[in-house]
Amino acid sequence: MPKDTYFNLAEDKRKRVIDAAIEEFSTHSYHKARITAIAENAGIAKGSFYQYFKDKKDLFKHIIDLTVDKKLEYINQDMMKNIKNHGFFQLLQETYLSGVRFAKDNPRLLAIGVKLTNNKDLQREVWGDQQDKTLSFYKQLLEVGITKGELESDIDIELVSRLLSGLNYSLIDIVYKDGKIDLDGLVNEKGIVDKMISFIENGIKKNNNE
Amino acid sequence: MPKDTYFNLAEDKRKRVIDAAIEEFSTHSYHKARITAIAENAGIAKGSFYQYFKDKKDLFKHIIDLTVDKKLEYINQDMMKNIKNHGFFQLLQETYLSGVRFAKDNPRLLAIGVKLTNNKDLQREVWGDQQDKTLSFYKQLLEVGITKGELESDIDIELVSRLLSGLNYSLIDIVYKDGKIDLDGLVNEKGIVDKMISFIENGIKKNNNE
Amino acid sequence: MPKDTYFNLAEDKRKRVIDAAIEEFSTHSYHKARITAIAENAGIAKGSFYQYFKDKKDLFKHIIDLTVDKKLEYINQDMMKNIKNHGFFQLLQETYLSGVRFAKDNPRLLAIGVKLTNNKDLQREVWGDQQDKTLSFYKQLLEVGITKGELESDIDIELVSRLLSGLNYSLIDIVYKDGKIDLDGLVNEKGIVDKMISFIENGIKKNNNE
Amino acid sequence: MPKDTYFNLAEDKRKRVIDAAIEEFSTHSYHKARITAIAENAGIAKGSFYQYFKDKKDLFKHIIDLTVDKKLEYINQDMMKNIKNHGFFQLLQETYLSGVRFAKDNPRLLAIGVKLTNNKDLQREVWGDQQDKTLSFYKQLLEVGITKGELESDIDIELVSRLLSGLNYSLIDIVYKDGKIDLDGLVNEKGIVDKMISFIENGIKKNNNE
DNA sequence: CATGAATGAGCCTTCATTCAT
DNA sequence: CATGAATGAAGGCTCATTCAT
Repeated sequence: MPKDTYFNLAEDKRKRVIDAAIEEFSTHSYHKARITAIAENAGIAKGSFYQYFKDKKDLFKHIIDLTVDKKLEYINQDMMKNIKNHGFFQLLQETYLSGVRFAKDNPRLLAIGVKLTNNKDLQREVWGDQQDKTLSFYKQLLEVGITKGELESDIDIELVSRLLSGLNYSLIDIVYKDGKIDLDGLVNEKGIVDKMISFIENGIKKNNNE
Repeated sequence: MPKDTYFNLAEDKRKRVIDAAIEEFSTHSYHKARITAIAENAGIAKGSFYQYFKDKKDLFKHIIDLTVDKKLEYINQDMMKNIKNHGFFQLLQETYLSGVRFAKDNPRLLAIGVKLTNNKDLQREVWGDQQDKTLSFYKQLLEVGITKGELESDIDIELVSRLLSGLNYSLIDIVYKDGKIDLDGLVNEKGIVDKMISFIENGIKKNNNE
Repeated sequence: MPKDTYFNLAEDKRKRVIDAAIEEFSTHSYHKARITAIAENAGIAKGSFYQYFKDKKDLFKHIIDLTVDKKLEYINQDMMKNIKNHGFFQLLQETYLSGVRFAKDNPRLLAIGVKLTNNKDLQREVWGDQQDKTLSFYKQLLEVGITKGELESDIDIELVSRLLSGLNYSLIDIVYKDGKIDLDGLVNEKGIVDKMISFIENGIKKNNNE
Repeated sequence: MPKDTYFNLAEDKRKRVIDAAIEEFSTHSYHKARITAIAENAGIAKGSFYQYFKDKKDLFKHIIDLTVDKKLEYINQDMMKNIKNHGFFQLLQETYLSGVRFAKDNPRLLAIGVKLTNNKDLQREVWGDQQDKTLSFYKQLLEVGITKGELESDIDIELVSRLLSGLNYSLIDIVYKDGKIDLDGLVNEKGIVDKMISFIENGIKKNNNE
């Protein structure tokens, strides 16, 4: 949690600090990221940095918080608040699409998130149980889907929720590479998402009855 | 490539070095891994380390090579050499199962591999184009499956190959956490793999015809 | 080029750093010179050193720059700017004398300069083409001398310029040894320089016409 | 002084060691020269090196001894043994020419000698009073020359002997650069030496009586 | 005598953090 | 609240020399 001095800062300066931090953390691992560089790029004194944040981790956590906030903005809140009024695959599609939109608009935040994924220790310190929340969300979706008769009733919710979460990662990975759009041979994001949904709906086995 | 001195080393000492290295690299990122710690844990002088390896990267590459060799031992070579004689889902199941077995037996090597995934620069230096090879493998599997009429002919091979690769990662991630078995609520590996194969075959949508 | 922090340093501290550096570089080759020793003798932390200079070479270049500046102070600028108004041997004498005065006042800088002479690679990095400038200076002097009829017109300018430059080194070498005055059996600098000039003017062959 | 084991070595192996040492010392400063490299290039074990020589310095001194021996081979012994039967300038020319011939035939030994010149501490340890011997030689030459009436009787022998020695260095420096012949614009060695002798005989002042 | 593995002191450099002004 | 100089722990790496076989 940043210090009070940070929140009392002029909007402009606070933005410069955040911008510099995002730039540094998105291009370097947590440990290789240098607060010296951040201070320089933000145009503040190195000492000032420690007036705003307790230490490097304090800043990083703050950046992650901002990232989570930003991510939430991309989720269709109306839809999510009324899960029961929508079909399972519609909700899943919207979930995936919101992730793609976020990634497209915030490539640097995406890069930071991906890096965090690869550092379990840090993730535990910073995220706590965020991952569990994500899984819970998918589980909830699945349960409703089953209840409404949209999904096979004998699926393993624990497993499938993890697969859906994993597929979301894959999707992001496919659509964006190193912060750059990468749609070689893939029509467009919407098309990809649709195909993924279809994959999840029906699998890939040839249905001989057709 | 380690120096000759390394290969001339007594079996016992070489093992200690490798063990210490695997321990260090599996618990620290490449950059945070300390050769000082490796030397200490292996019971050799720091200077000796540099008689065996050119530098830190030389050792790391060697560990990766060992990992790749180990991984190959888990793949059913007979089956893979006669792809056309087996069904697509059978091959996929075997592929996934071999990964699970490797992970179960070599949790530390798995951890190193996962870390490498998160460091694209290092990966490029060490792996070259191994990732592409993996994708090519899945593509080949898919093509044969379509030809043989096992799979829907209109699937997007490029996309699905990436999904299958991603699901493999998810699988490993589900079964093992931080090098520790994690089968809470999940019957067993075989069961999980079977369920995943089923997921990929048929999807999760309720088939009302049944 | 030292960093800004260096130039912002208190006069006193900057002097201590430079003094320690000159002491170290004048008594050790560039590669044997230890920045650890310099930091210790300057009474600063090793880390502080790197706040002032990028690296060892940065410091060394700075010392060389200071040496060049100091050397220039000893040259009679009025005389050199009006080469044509003075006799060749008068100019040569002044050139040699300025070198002697510099060496006498700055024996440690002299030692550094001599060491640099022996490390061609370093010299190239630090000096660029300074050596050529020195030769050009002597050549210019010789050409003017010939034009004015003071010198034999058939001398090999290329060769003689190198000899004059070499004699200058010899002179410095004679007058100062390891930073200590060494006038054993030699009256005084002025006397030596006069004798050298005479040597260059007339040679040492007995003139039987006299 | 090398150990007895060294002198008992097979001619061939001893030669390989010396060759490797000369190669290393001629291309690196004494401190940067690596005995590891010497052992490798000589095709001997590093441990063997220490069976032949006490340490690095022991080897270096030996190389210098060999260099001095080699240098002596180039001096016209007959002429030097009968100094009194030859003219001063004839002897000086021969002295200089022998130096040029040595340099031409042994560029690597020359390089080692030049490096040694730049390391006074090492020079003292290795050469002891060799430099004094050189100066004594020139002094003797000068004294005989004066006695025989060839030279001006009022020259400062101490000074001139050093100048003649210095000019010899200049000559070598002019003729050979970095172990490579460098006669740009200079007719040939003999021509240069003749011009230098002329320079020493008559100086460069225009003689108006001519 | 040959061998080559083992050693460890020591070097340069980096960087998060502190602290006096 | 701003500043930026000061700090020092720590890391990777080099190499002459020793020593057991």
